[in-house]
Amino acid sequence: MRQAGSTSSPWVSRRDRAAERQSKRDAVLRTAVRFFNAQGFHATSLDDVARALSVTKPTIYHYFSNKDEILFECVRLGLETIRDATEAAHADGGPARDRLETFMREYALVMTRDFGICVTRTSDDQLGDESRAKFRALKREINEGLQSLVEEGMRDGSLAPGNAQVVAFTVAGALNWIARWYRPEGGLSAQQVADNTVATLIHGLIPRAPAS
Amino acid sequence: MRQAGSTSSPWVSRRDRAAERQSKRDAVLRTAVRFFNAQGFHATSLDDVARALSVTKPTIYHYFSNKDEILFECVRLGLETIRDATEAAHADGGPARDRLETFMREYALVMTRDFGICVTRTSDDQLGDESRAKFRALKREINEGLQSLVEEGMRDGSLAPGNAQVVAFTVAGALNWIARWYRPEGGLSAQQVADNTVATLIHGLIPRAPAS
DNA sequence: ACCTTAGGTTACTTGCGAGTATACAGTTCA
DNA sequence: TGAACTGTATACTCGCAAGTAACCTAAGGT
Repeated sequence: MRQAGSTSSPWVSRRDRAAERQSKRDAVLRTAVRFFNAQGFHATSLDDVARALSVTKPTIYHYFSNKDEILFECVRLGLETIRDATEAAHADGGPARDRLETFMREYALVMTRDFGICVTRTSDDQLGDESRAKFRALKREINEGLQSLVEEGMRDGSLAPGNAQVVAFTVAGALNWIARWYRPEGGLSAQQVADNTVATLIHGLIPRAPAS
Repeated sequence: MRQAGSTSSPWVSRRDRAAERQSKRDAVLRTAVRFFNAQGFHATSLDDVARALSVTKPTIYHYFSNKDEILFECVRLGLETIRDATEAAHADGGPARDRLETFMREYALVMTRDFGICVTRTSDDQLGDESRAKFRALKREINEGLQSLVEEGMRDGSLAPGNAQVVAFTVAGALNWIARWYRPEGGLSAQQVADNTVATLIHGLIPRAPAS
C-alpha cells in the first residue's frame, strides 16, 4: 500500500484515507470475483478470500457488511458497464443497426472480463431480497434497452422484421454465453470472439449475397 | 400410487416392484428439479423436497445416495435428450443446414422444460467430482456434435463460412438462454419461441432478399 | 501526553442442512 | 409361523462457514 496520493509526502492522510479505503474495497472485490467465477459463490468462503489477500475474515467485514453485498457489488460493476453502453447506444445518432452492433460488441467484451463473467454466473436466488431486486432491475433495464434498440431497427428497416423480444433474448443469450466458454488462454482474443459472435448474429448462419 | 402394472390384479408385487420404485424415484426427481429451478440448488433442502412429497428426508435417501446424485440425475435427463437429438441429426441424410435446424428446434424445446432448464442453471461447481466429470463429458459431447454439424454445413456450402467453434457457441448460448427467460404463462408457446429463435439464428438480424 | 478512531487480530457463537442410527410396520416367501 | 426384506419415520450427529465479540495497536488531532 502506501501508494501515496496526488503529492508524494509522508503526510498521507487527509483526503487520501478515503481513497485508500476504496482501493482496499476494490481489492476485495477483484479477489472475490475471481473465486466466485472459479468455484462458485456458495463454494467460496470469505476465509478463502481473506487468505488470498493475506488478511482475516473480520477485516473483510470492515469493508462490507455481509457476503451478499460483496456479490452484489461484483455484479453491479459488470452490469453498470453494460448499462452505460446501452445508454450510449441510444444517445448516438445513425441507423439503429449500427448502434446495436456497437453495443453488442461492447457487451461481448464485458463478458470476457471478470465482473461480466460474474453477472452471468450469478442467479438471483443467491442474493438477498434487496440486492436481488436491484439486480433484477438492472438486468431488466439492460434488456429493455436492447429490445427497444431492436424495435427501432425493425421500424427503420435496418433490421429484419420479427419478434423483437425473442430477438433481444437471442442476442443476449449468445453474448452472455461467452462468459461461460471464453478462456483467454485459448486461441482467440477477446476482440476476435466479440467480432465473430456479433458477425454471426448480424448475418445469420446461412450464406448471403456479398452486398449487405 | 397403487397404479398397478400390466395386469390389474391385487397381487401387485413381482416385477412391478421395480417399476413402482422407479416411479417413486422419478417423482423425487420431478419435484426436486422444480425446486432447483425455482430456488436454486443450494437454497433447496432435501427437507423441502420431502415435504412437498409428503414424506421425510430418510425416505429420499432410500432412493438416492446423496443430494448430488439427485442433481446429476436431473441434468442427465435433460442432457441425454439433447444428445440423442444430436445423434439423430448426424444419422439423418440431407443437407447439414436442414439437420442443424431440426436439431436446434429440438434443443430449444428441451430448454423450455424442467430438466432442460435445470441443465443451464447448474454450474459444475455444484456437483461432486465424479458427477462433474460426467456432466462435463455430456456437455462436451453435445457441443462437439453441434460444432461438427456446423463444420459440415460450412464445408457443403449450406452454411456461411466462419469460425465453427464460435458459431457453435453462439447457437448454444442463444438456445440455452431460453431456459432463463421463457415462461409458459407468457404470450408465446414453447413452439413459437423455438421457431422464432431458430429463425433469428438462421437468418441473422439484418434484412435479406426473399429467396433463401 | 492523551483520547479517539481506523484497521486489524484471535477466538468465539450459531444455525442450517446434509447425512445417519435406529426402530418399526407390512409383505413375501420358506 | 417366522425370517428377511422393503419402505418409512423419529430423532439424532456433525461440520462448515457466516457473522460477532472483544481486544490490540498505531497513528492523528489537540
